[in-house]
Amino acid sequence: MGRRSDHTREELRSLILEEGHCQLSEVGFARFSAREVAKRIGYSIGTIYNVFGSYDALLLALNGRTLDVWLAFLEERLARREEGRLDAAIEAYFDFALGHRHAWTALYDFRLPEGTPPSEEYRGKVEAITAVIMREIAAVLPPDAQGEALPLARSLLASVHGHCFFALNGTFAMLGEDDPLGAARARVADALARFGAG
Amino acid sequence: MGRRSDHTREELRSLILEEGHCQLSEVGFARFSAREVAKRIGYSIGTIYNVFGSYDALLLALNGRTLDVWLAFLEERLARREEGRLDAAIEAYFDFALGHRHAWTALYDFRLPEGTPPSEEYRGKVEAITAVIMREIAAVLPPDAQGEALPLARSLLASVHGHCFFALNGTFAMLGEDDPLGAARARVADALARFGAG
DNA sequence: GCATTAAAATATACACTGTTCAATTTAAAA
DNA sequence: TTTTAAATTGAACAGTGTATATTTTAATGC
Repeated sequence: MGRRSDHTREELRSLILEEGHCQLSEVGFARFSAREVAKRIGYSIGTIYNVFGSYDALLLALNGRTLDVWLAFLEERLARREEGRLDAAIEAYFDFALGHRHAWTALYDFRLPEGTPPSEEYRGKVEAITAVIMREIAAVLPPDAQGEALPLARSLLASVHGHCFFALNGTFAMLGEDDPLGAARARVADALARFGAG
Repeated sequence: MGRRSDHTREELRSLILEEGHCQLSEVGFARFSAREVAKRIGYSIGTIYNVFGSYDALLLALNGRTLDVWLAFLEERLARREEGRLDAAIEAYFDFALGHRHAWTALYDFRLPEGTPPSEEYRGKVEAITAVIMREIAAVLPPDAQGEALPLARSLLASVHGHCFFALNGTFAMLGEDDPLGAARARVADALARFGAG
């Protein structure tokens, strides 16, 4: 056919992202199929290429959507919370990853071809999540250590990520660790102690 | 043909693992192909299935090989080293990952189907690497904190892993962190400080 | 030395994948 | 109403992992 009036370009984009996200969340990155997404929304594979240009672009968009949901989840958990905000953020990190295993894992399973930097938009979403953590760290850091907030946020994000990743991929289970969240919290506390915070 | 006398079963296993490792190191997990490995060693795809049984089993074996090389690399770096052994181990972690990007990344990109635990052999290899870190941590921990050596080893491995992963996948570059190794070292120092070690 | 046996290797088929692109359909513009 | 151009399709292509029937061949038994 051609130029169907069923959906505008934007609607089509949303349709694909919506169904793609369901698909990704259900079967995971390894079994994800763009063809299957096309089939399920009643369009042909070609249409996905018209809208996104490539499989990589589609996956970048899907991962972007996951980051959006993640950020909203994080902010929601922190809203109206007075004490223990950083702890709540760490817990939210784990809860999101556990509650959206496949989508979260896809953030790291999928990589653009080497040398291809992600879009400015994607970068912005990663920075937005980092900014939340940085804000919470700055809030517990003494005035003279405020300059450390950003580097510390990056580093603690990496630490928490490592714990969360090992919790999800089975490494911690293999090694007998049964409280990954507690371990992550302890490491964050250790880092904050260095600056006299906590 | 059939029952060629070119190679014994064991030789064939080694051949496949050797070529498979080259292939994996060159093109990475996403572009790895068992068929291509077969082609390169002059056998058909069926032979790989005869020897390994499945794609998953082949990849588990390849990842096992990577763990072997990694452990050897780690021990080599620590041999004849008197001071700063833990720091050397962290640096070795990074150096191995950077020097064997694709093979190291494949350790985490590849996952068995959900519910399938890795073989006892594979588990043993992961435990062996953990044991090295635990040994080095125990060496700097005061006598009254020796019981913390194993949980701490698991947790610090996760922290260092997170930093190394973010260094390799571009997250740190995105966030402006240009010294991932330094950050990882700082986090390990923070944790040790809690127990009065360092 | 020859026939038998069973293991090993292959080739083929299957159902998928992402990607490309010529052909077609259709809404909007002239 | 004709023209135009954008949207959509579906077939073709080169791959993939997997299964299996078939062939080859080394070892075994006589």
